[in-house]
Amino acid sequence: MEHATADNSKHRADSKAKTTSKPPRRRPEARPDEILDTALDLFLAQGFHRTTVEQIARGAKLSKGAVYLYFASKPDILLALVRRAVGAMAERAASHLRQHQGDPCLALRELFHVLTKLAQQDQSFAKVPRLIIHEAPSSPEVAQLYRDEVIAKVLPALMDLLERGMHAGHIRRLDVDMTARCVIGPLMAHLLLSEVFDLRPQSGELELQRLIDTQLTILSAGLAPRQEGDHVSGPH
Amino acid sequence: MEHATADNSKHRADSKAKTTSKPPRRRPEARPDEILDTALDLFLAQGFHRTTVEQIARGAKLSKGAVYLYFASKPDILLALVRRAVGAMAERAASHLRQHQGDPCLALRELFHVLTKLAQQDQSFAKVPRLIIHEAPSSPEVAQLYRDEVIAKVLPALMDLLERGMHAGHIRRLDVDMTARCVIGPLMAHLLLSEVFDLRPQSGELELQRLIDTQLTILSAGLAPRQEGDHVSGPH
DNA sequence: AATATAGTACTGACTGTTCAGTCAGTTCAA
DNA sequence: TTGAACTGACTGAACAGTCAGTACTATATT
Repeated sequence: MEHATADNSKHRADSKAKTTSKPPRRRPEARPDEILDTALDLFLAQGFHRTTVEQIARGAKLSKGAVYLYFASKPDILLALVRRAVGAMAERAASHLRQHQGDPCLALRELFHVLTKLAQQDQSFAKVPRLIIHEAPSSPEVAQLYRDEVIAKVLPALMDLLERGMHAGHIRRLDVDMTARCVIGPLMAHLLLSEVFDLRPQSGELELQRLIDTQLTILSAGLAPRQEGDHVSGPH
Repeated sequence: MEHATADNSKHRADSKAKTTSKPPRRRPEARPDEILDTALDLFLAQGFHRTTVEQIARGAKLSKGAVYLYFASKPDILLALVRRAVGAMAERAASHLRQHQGDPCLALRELFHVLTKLAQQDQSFAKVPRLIIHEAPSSPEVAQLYRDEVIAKVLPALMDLLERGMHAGHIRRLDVDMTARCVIGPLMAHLLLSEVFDLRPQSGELELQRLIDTQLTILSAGLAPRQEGDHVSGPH
């Protein structure tokens, strides 16, 4: 967010800065990010539809017209926002899953661990999933972007991991597609319940950590190769 | 959707229907449901924001003004829609969970079974969760309504079921709050992935059935009281 | 050093459109 | 002849997107 800036105002800059207390010129290259940062907060607070371009402009200390120098339309801002946050992250998660050898549960534990760390450190990193879950359902473009940039990369990697785990006998044979959905389901549901329906678990702190622990406990045992008389379910 | 109707057109009704082939008068009592049915389909096809009251009126063979004889505002239509579909159903599911004795996994299996049956039979029953997942995230009122009418009834019942199951030794002791989220998570995620992100599992048919089978298999083993060397996870 | 020229960054009043909601008036059965 | 059901043209407000014009800086010219 903070670029290292080459001061291109030459020798005149400091002389003037001393005499008049003129504030240093704002750097135009930073404008797009400033607009996006403001928009992210507004979209989260009020939703995309209830946020006007005028508000975004004011938040970024600009006039409405200036916003259109950097973005073609209001939906374009939303898309740029998702694009900025999403690309590299998904690639990293997918390759992490893909490279892992051995018990899939361990790979999942590591991945979850990294993600929660990131969410705690970087404020704006945690905001993006919230934005997506709020806007994707009513905005096909956002949904498609997120699907193509994130889910289409991570989900196959996860399924591949599970498939290999089944093949190597680390976990029991099950419908891979559905197992993947069972693995990520609780995280999604947690997000949905917390964000959309404002239903947080009773004891406040460490929600995410506790969810992940519980889920991993269930999965470790639930996915373990069958040992004795576990009643398994055929269709019907 | 079809009300049993007391025919209040008295004795003249049939005589007229015989002589003139005048189409039977449309019953005004049916108007609200007709409007809601039309609105449901339009909201699902285009989303709430992109649907105009004019379109709803036309679909229900009415003028725009007439819609406002039955509903106070456009958001009011959305709320009435959710309210109509949601009330009784949640109550039934919750009491089913509450009354069950014995292994919670069996209760879940029965519940899932009933729900899939219903979803297959009644078209409009299946539409409502889709509507809610699309509109709740951008409409606080819908989210609140759904939370109060459905989640606030079902989730505690589920947690209670799990609590009793843990107490009786049918399932292992875990964080009840989070276990509940792990139980319903896969269903929610499935809905989100299918509906919002348009990601359906590769082999088309019986998705829901296969998801539920997989999830129940994982849960049966995953929630079973620990038997031997299952590596359990403490925090960190 | 003073003045012209070019060009970028930005402003904010304005336009056009969309649409929720209204209401004076119409239709028609009873 | 009453009144419930309904019509559809209209109003007002909100807002995305535009554009003629301003401000300010950097470089070129005299």
